[in-house]
Amino acid sequence: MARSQQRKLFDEAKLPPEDEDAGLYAQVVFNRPLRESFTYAIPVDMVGKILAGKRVLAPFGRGNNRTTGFCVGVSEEPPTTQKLKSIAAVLDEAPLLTPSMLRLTKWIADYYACGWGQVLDAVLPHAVKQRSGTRWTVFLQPVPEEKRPEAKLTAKQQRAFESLIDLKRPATIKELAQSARCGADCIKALVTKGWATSERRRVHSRPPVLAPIVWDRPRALNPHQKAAVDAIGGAIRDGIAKTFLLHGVTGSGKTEVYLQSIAEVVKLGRETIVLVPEISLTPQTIERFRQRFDEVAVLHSHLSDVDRHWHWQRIARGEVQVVIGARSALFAPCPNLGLIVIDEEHETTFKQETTPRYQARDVAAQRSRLENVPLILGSATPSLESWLAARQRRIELLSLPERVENLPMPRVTTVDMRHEYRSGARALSGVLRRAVIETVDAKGQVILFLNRRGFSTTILCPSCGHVESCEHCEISLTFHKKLDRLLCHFCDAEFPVPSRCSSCGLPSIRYAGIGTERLEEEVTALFPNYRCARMDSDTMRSAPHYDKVLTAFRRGEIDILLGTQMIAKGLDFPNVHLVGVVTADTGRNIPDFRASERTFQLIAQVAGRTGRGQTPGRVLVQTFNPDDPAILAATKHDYHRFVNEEMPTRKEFGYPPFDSLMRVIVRAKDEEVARHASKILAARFRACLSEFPPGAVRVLGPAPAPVAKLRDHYRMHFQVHSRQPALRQKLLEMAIKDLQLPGDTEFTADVDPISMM
DNA sequence: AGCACGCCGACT
DNA sequence: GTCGGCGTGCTC
Repeated sequence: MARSQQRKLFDEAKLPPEDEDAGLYAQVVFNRPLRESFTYAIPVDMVGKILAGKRVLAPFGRGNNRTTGFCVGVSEEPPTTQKLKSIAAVLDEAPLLTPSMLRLTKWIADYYACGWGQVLDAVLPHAVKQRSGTRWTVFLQPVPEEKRPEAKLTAKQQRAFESLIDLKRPATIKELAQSARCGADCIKALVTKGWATSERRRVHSRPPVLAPIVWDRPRALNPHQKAAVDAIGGAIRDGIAKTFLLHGVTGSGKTEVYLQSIAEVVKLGRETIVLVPEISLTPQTIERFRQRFDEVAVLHSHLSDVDRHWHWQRIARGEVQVVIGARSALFAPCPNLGLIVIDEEHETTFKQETTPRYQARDVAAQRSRLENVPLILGSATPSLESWLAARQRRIELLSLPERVENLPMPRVTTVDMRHEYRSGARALSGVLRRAVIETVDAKGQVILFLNRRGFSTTILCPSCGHVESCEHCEISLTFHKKLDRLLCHFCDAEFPVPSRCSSCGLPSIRYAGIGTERLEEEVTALFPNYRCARMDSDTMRSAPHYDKVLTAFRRGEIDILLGTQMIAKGLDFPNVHLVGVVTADTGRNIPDFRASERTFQLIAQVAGRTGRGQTPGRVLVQTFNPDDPAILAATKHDYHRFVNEEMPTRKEFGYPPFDSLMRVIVRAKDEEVARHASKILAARFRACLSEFPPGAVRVLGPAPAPVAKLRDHYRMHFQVHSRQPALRQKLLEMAIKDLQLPGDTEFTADVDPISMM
């Protein structure tokens, strides 16, 4: 530290601090997997400028490299530590995080066992950190009359000064020069002569332009909807952190309940965050909100950095009434939050699969508690977690048992493919083929759903049984015909199409398993006169193309829309009279305790895409397991039946929603090293178990992960079950304290995992 | 995580 | 001697 600065610090210390925030020490966290925060001295010239929620640059580590960190607090108490370094620079003019957001991110770091700095870094959009689309601009303000100096102004300068006064707000050099028809020097002279003060501010260079809107009025509610809006409205007005589970079959008008609840929030001058799964973030969904409220900000993944930053700033200033977006929109910087809505709350995309591995539903509940606002969880097929919470009265259940306008539920029939298969290995059964013809001939539209992209999903040798798999992962490769390549859907590696078996060398290779690419080929061959479009992540590389296909489908320019997940959720087309589920069995064989839940939800969601107009809809579900309880319950639209069958199994095996789960994954390039390290780690967890009541926490495993090799790393995993999440947390902390695993291994703890792969 | 330190083997 | 390979331990 320079001597002059030391002296300044000494002089300054005698003076009382000017305001409460003028602490001399800052707590800083970094984007590292560290549990601690670090205390730094604040240089005199930065006292008052360093505030909780701003980013700082600080020397960190043995090399004292300048590292970006987040100030999470300032204090006047000197720290007990001997080592103390000083902050090098402040990076933000204003805090990027409110005290409430700091508390929320701290909770996430503790609950999901990662660094606070990692959470803070993940929660702020890149565009905000980079301040995309903003520039430093100089603003001038006139000096008040009594303080103006002696120095005389020239005629031009006088004119410029008058226009500055007329503006009655800080003005830029450029606009003053324009209005006074003079050069920039003439304006700068106002400052040098002391007639105006200048100030540098960061401003957006170009605000995005929004398309005009057609307004819509609130719709009449049925008694169930009314009861829901009343209950939610009460909690909004009282400002209480209450969670509601809005359980309504597809087409029961959940969105109208959200909209009218949000209207209550808007009346109070507060903001609402609406979370929807990324694939439901369609122009259609967005329009419904924009048609009711003046200020809606939509946070898509396709937003440019400039637009994203601009929206973020507007939200932070409280200028936005409703924020709609996928998972990360939960961290929108709303200054006066009034309500959080999570639509399709059961969707697995609300769980982030990279650090911080948070579940948006649970983080939303935490934000709701911290800010005293209600939370609405909406779904036709609620997650078992939410359902149990409602049953135990931890959250309030609101049911919408009827479809609006009393539309009937679509008729769902299973097609037993065990019988169909004898007539040749085609994607579409005779029943489904006939149904497609009947529907299109009657001027109706068809959706065909298949949850696998590509042409063939298995490339195998009929003589030796070898299945072509990825070099880097233990995953079978998918043949993509248009690309003429084999693709790994886990690591995106590409391989040439083999002319002979890579194991035994025989040239007869079988392409088995049907993907959407092959389905499209079959459909166009079967129905050459029907107009067909495919929607999956291969054909929908760009957002405009996606909108184009959906618009064409809406206009009736497409008869058959086929695709993956993308077409399963949220779409609302009244003319869809038939939905075909090409196979309901994908995912049935994966080793995941939620497999049944996924199957049930998927069929129920896809079925909801039809029967939204006057004609009753029809759904055909092709399956090799027509007696599967989840499939049977879904065909009967019977959520309760599904729950009553699934809950006892979960309870018996100690799975969620009864036990809270943590999955620990150990990775290494060498298979033996991974196996060994996972054993050591699991043993450490078990060694700590004596500290807990017997049976309160259980450790299961280790075993190879279902995807045993991924991106050249062998993977082992084990599970920690507990009725009380706090105990599981404690165990993790104890087990990884002073942990030393072989250098070439890595491990991750996934709290409340959603994928067991 | 990221990075400096240090302790080994292979080289001018 | 010293360059650099990677394990290992710490970060206010």
